[in-house]
Amino acid sequence: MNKHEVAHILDEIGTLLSLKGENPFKIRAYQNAARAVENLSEDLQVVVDEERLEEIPGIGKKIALKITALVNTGKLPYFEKLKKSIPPGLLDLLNVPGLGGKKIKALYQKLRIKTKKDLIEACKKGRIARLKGFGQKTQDNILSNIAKIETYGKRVYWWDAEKNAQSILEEIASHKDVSEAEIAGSFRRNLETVGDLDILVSSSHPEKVMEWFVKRPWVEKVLAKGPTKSSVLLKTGLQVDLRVIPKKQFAAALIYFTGSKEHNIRIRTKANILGVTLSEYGLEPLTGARLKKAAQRLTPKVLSTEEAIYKFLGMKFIPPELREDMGEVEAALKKKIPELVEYKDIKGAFHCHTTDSDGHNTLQEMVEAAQKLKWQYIGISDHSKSSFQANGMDEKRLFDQTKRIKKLNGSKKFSTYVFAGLECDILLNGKLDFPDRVLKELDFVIVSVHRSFNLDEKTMTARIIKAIENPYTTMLGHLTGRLLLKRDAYAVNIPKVIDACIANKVIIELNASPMRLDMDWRFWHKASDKGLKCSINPDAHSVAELEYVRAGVNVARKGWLEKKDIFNTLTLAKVLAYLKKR
DNA sequence: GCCGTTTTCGGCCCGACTGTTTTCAGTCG
Repeated sequence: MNKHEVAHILDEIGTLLSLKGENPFKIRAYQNAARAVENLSEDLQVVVDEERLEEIPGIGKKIALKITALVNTGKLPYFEKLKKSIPPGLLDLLNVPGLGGKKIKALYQKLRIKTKKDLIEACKKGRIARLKGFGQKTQDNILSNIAKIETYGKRVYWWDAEKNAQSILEEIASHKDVSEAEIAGSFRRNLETVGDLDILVSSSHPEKVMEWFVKRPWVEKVLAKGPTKSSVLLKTGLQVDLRVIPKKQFAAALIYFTGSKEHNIRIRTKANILGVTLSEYGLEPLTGARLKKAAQRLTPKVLSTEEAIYKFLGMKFIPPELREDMGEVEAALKKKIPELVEYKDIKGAFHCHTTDSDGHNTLQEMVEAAQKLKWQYIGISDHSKSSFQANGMDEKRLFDQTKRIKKLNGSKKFSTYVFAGLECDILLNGKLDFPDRVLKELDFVIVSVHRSFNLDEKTMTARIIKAIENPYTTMLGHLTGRLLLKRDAYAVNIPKVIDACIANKVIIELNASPMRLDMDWRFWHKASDKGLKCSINPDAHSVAELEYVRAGVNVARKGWLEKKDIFNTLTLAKVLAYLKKR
């Protein structure tokens, strides 16, 4: 059993325990362990074999035993027994806002409610309102919340949210009663998808700002309106929450609402050790305990900026995109926060399509657009013949394109240099779509899986590694094939693929298409430490999509990557030299 | 169930909001 499956089961154990009304800390222990496993950058099997599970923070003796059983036998009697004791429909009830483990347990025990359908019926008959601990309002809310999650409650791509975000923020920031405005939440953390936009402003006239906000023309529906917090729904379906905060608490609130929740928990724990407590309102001495030294240093200045708050806690400033409790707090305490890559570091990009396969713009148009972006180079890589669906090129069309590219470079028409490449299909058996004698004529070769997604993990991993071992492979394209919000990653052992790429000097692409962002940011930190190089590739099918590189940079930052880790921050001369040696 | 600058027991982030009940439990972010 692989780590995703193990993490999923641990998480489900936590959920099932919550439906039993178990100790909340025990529930959290399972959820923490699930996260720890999911975020593991090594092969779980290896960690199990070497009996190193308990070295992972959040995994103790008991959970280590359970993980070992799952990895080695694929079974866990404890889990099976737990699952049998709870009707499957109850899990779904947790998705209803307002219902948690305790309430669901009560509904099941007193009214035998097992599914959402049972619940709706009971509400309509007024049976919920009569239950102790529930009431008329709870019953009404359950019904309206069920309707709400079915209509909205979807996540959107970060890229799409951004289209709304920047203009809304600018409009709010320009209001005369607003002194500071920032977007917080998962959007600020550059998460690949976001559920809503959290906007924070500081103002001395909160009511005025709120009145004005809910009447903006882009507001479709006002979900809630209060003196300091309002929620609205945009015409695009995106929910926007606006919070008005007093100026002196703005920085603490910004940290709090930026999250992540796990990051907040971690820094609050650190604050407690110093004898203070951190909340969205700032830092206060811990009550009850003897006033510690650190608490005596608390002054208004400590709260003036995020930097100052982190500094008080003994940490370097943590960029928002790193705030996921994936080692950033420890790094900040050691003052070892990386200098994250920026868009201005990008010198060019690979993996661009043209009308020669399934792109919407011609070779000339793509190069012209790259020149406008001041890129020193662009790598053209259209599809190979097996990708019929994408109008993949046969040998003849490929050579024709290569010839045209050489001619274009020779003409000096554009200041942007063009590399002639290919996005070559990885066939079912791991061989590439063209023989070596064809591939060796190209400047670079990206290898990608475009079909036969349903292999088991072992077969898929071996297939991809075989393609990586081809001497003409330069880069591995969209490693897992995932389409965010649409299609899951296929089964593949990512740590093994990473190791194979390092061993064969193959670069892994960070596919910057906002729908892919693959390989996932969670793997990059450890992989780059081991020596893996990343290329931020737009996978552009039109001139407009060259902009996707920005989305890739955002996620590369989230993966702790620095300029030195990114292939396409190299100058043209260095890239030429690298590809020559290939 | 995990963990240890309060170290093998007794904590575990913190506060707002809601709805119920009349002092608080449950849920949420």
